[in-house]
Amino acid sequence: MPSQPTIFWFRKALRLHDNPALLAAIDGASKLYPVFCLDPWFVSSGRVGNNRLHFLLQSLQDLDSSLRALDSRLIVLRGDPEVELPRAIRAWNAERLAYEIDTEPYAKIRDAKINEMARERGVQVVTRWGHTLTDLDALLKRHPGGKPTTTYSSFLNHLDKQLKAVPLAVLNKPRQLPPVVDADLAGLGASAATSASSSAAPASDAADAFGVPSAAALCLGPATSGVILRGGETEALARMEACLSQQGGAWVAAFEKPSTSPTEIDPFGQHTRSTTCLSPYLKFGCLSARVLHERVAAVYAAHPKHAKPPTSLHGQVYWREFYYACAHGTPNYEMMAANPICRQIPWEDDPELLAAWREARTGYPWIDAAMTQLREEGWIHHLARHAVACFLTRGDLWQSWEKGAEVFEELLLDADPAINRGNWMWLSCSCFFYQYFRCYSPVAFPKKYDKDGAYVRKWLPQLKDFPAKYIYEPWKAPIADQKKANCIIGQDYPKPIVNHELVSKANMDRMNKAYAAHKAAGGGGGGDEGGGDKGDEGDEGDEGGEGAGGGGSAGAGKKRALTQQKLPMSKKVLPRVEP
DNA sequence: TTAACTGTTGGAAAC
DNA sequence: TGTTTCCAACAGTTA
Repeated sequence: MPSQPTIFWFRKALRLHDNPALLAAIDGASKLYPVFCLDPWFVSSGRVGNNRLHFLLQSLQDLDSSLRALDSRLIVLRGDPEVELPRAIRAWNAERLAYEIDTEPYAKIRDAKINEMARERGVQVVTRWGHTLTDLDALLKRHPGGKPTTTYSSFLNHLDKQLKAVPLAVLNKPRQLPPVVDADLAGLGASAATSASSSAAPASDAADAFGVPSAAALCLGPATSGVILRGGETEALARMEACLSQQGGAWVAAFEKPSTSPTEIDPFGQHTRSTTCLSPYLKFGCLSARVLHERVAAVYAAHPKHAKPPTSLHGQVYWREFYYACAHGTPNYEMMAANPICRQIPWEDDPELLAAWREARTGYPWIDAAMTQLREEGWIHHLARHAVACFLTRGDLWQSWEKGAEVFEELLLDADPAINRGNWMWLSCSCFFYQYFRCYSPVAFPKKYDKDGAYVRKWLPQLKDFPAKYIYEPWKAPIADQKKANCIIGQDYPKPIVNHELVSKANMDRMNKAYAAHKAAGGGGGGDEGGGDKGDEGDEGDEGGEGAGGGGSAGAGKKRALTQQKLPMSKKVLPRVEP
């Protein structure tokens, strides 16, 4: 193979281990330029919250260090890839561009444009799969009609066949890379650096113009104090090892997702960990999902009585693959309208209710505590995600799952559209799961895990002295108890914005009607009638401000609660619409 | 074609 | 403290 100047474009896969695209780039490269584009679409759009941007910068720092240990370095280009990559190609006379395939909707459009740009310049584009266990195109070809399935068990059959045909093969990290020298950077000139998205960036010397910027240089606010997950491949591998070695592997072997606790006080701790907390590392590709799968398989081999999918740790990796395949093969997956797998449900659009949910002032301590942890730490347990998602959508507030998904995508460290949107559809009974009569209670559910409310007391300190009896429904506490706890409901903590017992029943009626309408319309595709005529074009692997409830919202909340309560209650009085 | 089966993680009551 | 049963009844897959 001829030796060619090659650009390797890091996007996800912020790692050296098990990186097929990187190894393909190195193979046959006379020079190798490892670049990362700080794309303003992500960085200065408000789409990505502070905590995740900090996590990204930490991951880039770690990657840069690892590359420097191999005589290379990371070259950070600040700007739109469609501008920066052609500039770099010209400056370096690059003949090849290599990157890992990314199936997110934005990435697909971006990469199609980049591929076209490269074609026009005669630059060879080299791509590899690596973010998922499998080549998703090949996996989808094994599905009947090439269409994604929406059931996990059926998906596992297809995945099993694909893995038998193409067994997982984890790759070693490169031993050496062609060096990057200062002259290479000089060739890029100052133009790229001055196109930095942040005009307020402090002056930096020439050597640093392509370095990983500090948070200050990007005008990022500080990470919220509670954030203790540090980004990067090094940390990812250390955390994975810590999980694997816990109890000599017995912990991994016995792991069953539904029995982990959403009210863990120290979820990131070494010995109290209820889940792996590896999801942010998988999201950015600091950790290879295939390596995680292989290492867990080795533990299973030594523990014959290990857990099985869907609840096992392997099961979690397969859920990730499931959502990725579904997202990759479904048009408009990330939205309701024109999404063929998504039930069309007439959600209401009430900014007040959405804001109360987002800002942790629903008056339900379990919900508000979880939303506070989400904002503070950028992570909440999978079951806490279920609870707040159900509450926002079909359970209580009847707001669109898309609105909730946007909030998660801003705040979660592990925000991943395929998984996040899939789980939102699941919880809102829009796809994958349809038993809408099973509804999370914001009172009963947390009691199963945390009878005394330690989790609520941590995240909502104004409730810390409340009696355990009322910790999940403080409005029921006698005023004497409220005074004793120094927390008057309606002043120091909001009254509930809705009556769960009433609205959840009313909402089941609404779901019943929406499902009946779906059936009457022919059952199959969503989006055939409603809304968007425009249309083409998409989170858990847990393993994916205002903080607590200010006052002043009680009045509006009460008014809202009354209007909600006027909805028809009993499905018995509502005739079912049969086809 | 129809019917049975299955579905990662509900709640409340009964034991 | 933990397991079983009912509640009222969904859709996608499979036999």
